[in-house]
Amino acid sequence: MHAEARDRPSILVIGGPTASGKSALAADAARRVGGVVVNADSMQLYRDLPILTSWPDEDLRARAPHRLYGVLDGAERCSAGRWRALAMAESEQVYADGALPILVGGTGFYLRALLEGLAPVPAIPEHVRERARALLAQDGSAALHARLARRDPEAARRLEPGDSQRIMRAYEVIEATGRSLLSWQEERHERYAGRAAVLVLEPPREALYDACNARFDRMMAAGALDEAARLLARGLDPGLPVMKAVGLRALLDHLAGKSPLERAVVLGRQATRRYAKRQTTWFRTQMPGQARMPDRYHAESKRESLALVERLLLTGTG
RNA sequence: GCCCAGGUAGCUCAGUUGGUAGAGCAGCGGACUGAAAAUCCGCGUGUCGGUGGUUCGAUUCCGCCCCUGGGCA
Repeated sequence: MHAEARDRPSILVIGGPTASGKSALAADAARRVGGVVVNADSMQLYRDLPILTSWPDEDLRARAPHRLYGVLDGAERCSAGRWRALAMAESEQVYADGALPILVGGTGFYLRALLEGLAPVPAIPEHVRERARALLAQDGSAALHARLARRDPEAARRLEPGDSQRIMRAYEVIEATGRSLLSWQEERHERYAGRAAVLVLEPPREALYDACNARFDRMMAAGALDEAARLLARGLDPGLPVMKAVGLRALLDHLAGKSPLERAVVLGRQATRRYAKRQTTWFRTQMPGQARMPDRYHAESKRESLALVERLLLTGTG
């Protein structure tokens, strides 16, 4: 039985932890089915750290067109909402051109925002965000939590006093809109309108960690330290998202003379492993019910993974 | 060979005036609604080097042995 074309997925989403081989799978799948790879990674959006944020290499880029890599300057701040808008626009254009948008990246939060939508909170004015940041810097997270508790007790109750980032968000929302973030979240989210095929890579832990270590070593060999030094020279606000790239802290500390290079490498590998663990948990618990590939994408699993992708595209399910 | 100081969690160490032990780091698990490569939360059984002895009871006191530093020869 043939599925009608209109029932087939209009996008393919590929998620999974760092070093799971997502980028290679996306490029190969794109070449096979006539797709365009669209970045869904919060760090690969910035142009400052192509090595340290592991952009697809030339070989991968030669296999299919790639979009949304390095489109923002490190001085900018992206957000799930902003990425969603960018990714939707790209996907629509790709689809209109008769190709399949393949969204790939490790930022599960972005992927979920695209698929499930976000609460329709209006954009928060910059001066409100500025003030929240200043309050946090000045008084600390617990104090901001206490302040939030006065304005929005219910939201505060759900947050740990140390959870600075979420506390700030809740505070900004109540300040700017006069309404609790919780109340906004009850509103209807704008879900992805079309049909999406979703595949999550779930490699076994040991193989994943080996790949993480190898990945960081590869970055070092490719000149990650120089790249970090160039970013440092820009003198950007250390609170900017790009300054939080995995492994960057270790390299900057080394450049500042705080630790020997070997130590920086150990810490960089460790940061990569911890990140991969967080992602694994996220994809398992926050994006349930999707097709799973219990392996990295590599030479031995290539055939099986691509077959899985084709099945997904035909039927919409794994 | 002799003297001294140590051997306690994966690592660095604390501690128990005798009642079978706890910090930091590492590691592990989890949360996640616009900074998400972010931000948080939780988790500590380990022959207290081995073996005899004293004791109701020894990781703690005593003897011997082993190991690691340092010193003297």
